[in-house]
Amino acid sequence: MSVQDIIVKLKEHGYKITPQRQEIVNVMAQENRHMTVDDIHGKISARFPNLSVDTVYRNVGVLEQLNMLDRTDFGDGIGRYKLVEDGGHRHHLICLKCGCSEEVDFCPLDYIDQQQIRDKNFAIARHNFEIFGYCARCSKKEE
Amino acid sequence: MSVQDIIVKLKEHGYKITPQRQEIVNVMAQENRHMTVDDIHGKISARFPNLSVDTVYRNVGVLEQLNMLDRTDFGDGIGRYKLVEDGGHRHHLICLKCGCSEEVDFCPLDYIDQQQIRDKNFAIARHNFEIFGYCARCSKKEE
DNA sequence: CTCCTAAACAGGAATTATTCTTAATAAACT
DNA sequence: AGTTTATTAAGAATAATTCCTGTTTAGGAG
Repeated sequence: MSVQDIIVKLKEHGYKITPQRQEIVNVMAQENRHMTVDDIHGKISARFPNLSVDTVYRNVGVLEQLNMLDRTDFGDGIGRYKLVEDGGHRHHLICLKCGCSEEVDFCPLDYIDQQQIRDKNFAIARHNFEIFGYCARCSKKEE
Repeated sequence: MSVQDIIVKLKEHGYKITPQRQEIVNVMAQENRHMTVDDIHGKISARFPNLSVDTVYRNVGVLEQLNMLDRTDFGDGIGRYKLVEDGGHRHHLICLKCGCSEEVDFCPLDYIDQQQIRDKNFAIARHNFEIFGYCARCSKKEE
């Protein structure tokens, strides 16, 4: 999803485009990896010294609600955010060391037996699927 | 995994069996659902008024390390724990309302194209796969 | 262009899950 | 029974996230 598309979608939903919001989207599009709120805030506050963390939280919240951003937990309870890719829903290989992520062209819901879920009368709302490990660069360093 | 098996495995790894540890395992086996530390602590402190939350954290930590317990995040950054089922690794349908969970007989790693991951030189350490939604009972209540 | 209003903001306080510290306790082995 | 070492309780410390309040501003209307 391009920065432009995101801005358009925000406007469509009645959100104002502030410099802070714009910059948060810019940085996330540029970095294109799972970032903590602190990561995002750090990147931006170099240039905008008084961006509040609350603003970052508020904005990732908005982006998440509009399905333009995924929240992931590496297992430590800290939220990590990444803009969704073009074409919607994707899953990722996530490096536990550097936090980089690569798309993987696979969604388990396409393979699971949907019937067994319907049989249980379970109404699916959403799902998580993340594969954690070490990317090529970081595995090298470990050796 | 039965309570007995868990106790044996703890002993094998040199952990002592204290009443607190025993009781935490009992409650989790009995409830058999994703519980927060607060849930667990609440259940037990009725009978053991001075169980500290730290003890609960410490013990779920131990159980997690020995792969006898899964930590899951419903999306709010709060850890939820559940003993793993007999036969090892499983995935779950998790009710966002009541926290109950049902096993689903499917692991995405059995279906994903492993070659594409090897090609990226990515070393898999672990993975998450959870399906969130509303169980039969809770969907009824929503209507 | 100027005015108006709702949304967004900064700053800091409050909240809350989790971890840490320390001294006391107790499991398990000899 | 005595010793060792892990474990515990209690509360303080830490840190992510949310809340509060007063101020600013984006974007539409006149």
